[in-house]
Amino acid sequence: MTTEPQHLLPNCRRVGDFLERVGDKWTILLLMVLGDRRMRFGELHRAINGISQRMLTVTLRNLERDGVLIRTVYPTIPPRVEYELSDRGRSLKLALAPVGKWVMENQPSAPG
Amino acid sequence: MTTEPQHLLPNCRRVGDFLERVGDKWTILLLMVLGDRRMRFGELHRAINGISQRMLTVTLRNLERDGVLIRTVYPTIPPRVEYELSDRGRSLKLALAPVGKWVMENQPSAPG
DNA sequence: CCGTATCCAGCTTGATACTG
DNA sequence: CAGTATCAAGCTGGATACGG
Repeated sequence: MTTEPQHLLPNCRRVGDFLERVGDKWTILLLMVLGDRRMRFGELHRAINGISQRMLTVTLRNLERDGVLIRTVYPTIPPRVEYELSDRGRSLKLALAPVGKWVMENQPSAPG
Repeated sequence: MTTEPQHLLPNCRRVGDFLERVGDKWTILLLMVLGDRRMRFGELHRAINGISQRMLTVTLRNLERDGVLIRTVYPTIPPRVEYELSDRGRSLKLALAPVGKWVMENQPSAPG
């Protein structure tokens, strides 16, 4: 056996890849803002200051693909689309809590 | 007032920024490989297949700056440099464990 | 042995304009 | 209202060469 269990590598990749997605510019903020109620696209757009429509769409689609949130389209005119956390999304927020706590306790706040 | 508590934003940024660093291509892998013993630069370089010297240096320096690992230089010839997790680094690994578990249970493995 | 310096390709993000 | 299309700028990571 080497010092490096080979089976750990793909697992680390999976975790790293996911953290990379969740660590992008908007995902954490979006998860926090979404909270525990359904929200519409425009509502999220206003709540997350500075995000472009494009990046909001991309971020939402990524989270939907990961099964973290549920997208519901109402075929009305004008259209209405609502987003909410899935059970999986809620368990993700729970899993992220210790990391958030660690960051608050161990990382300095940004300068300025 | 908006629906968005203003004080949450900087905190989300701190967490998001940190996750972005820790979610880069090599950090998680490095944390796993480093484990609980001191390792030399070349040893890490061999253990993490495919990383360049440059990226190993950059990743190590970032973790050092975050207080996650300790770098010890022995001014011998040839030089010897050892890296080890700090207490803070060990607490980080503990905090990351639930996220790792979540990923294993909720994210499909990469295709191929 | 343990790095640093330089250069470059590709990816990520944002601005802007447009649409059912 | 809730997006999509297009384009440009900046950043990230990797290859390569060199240094104490």
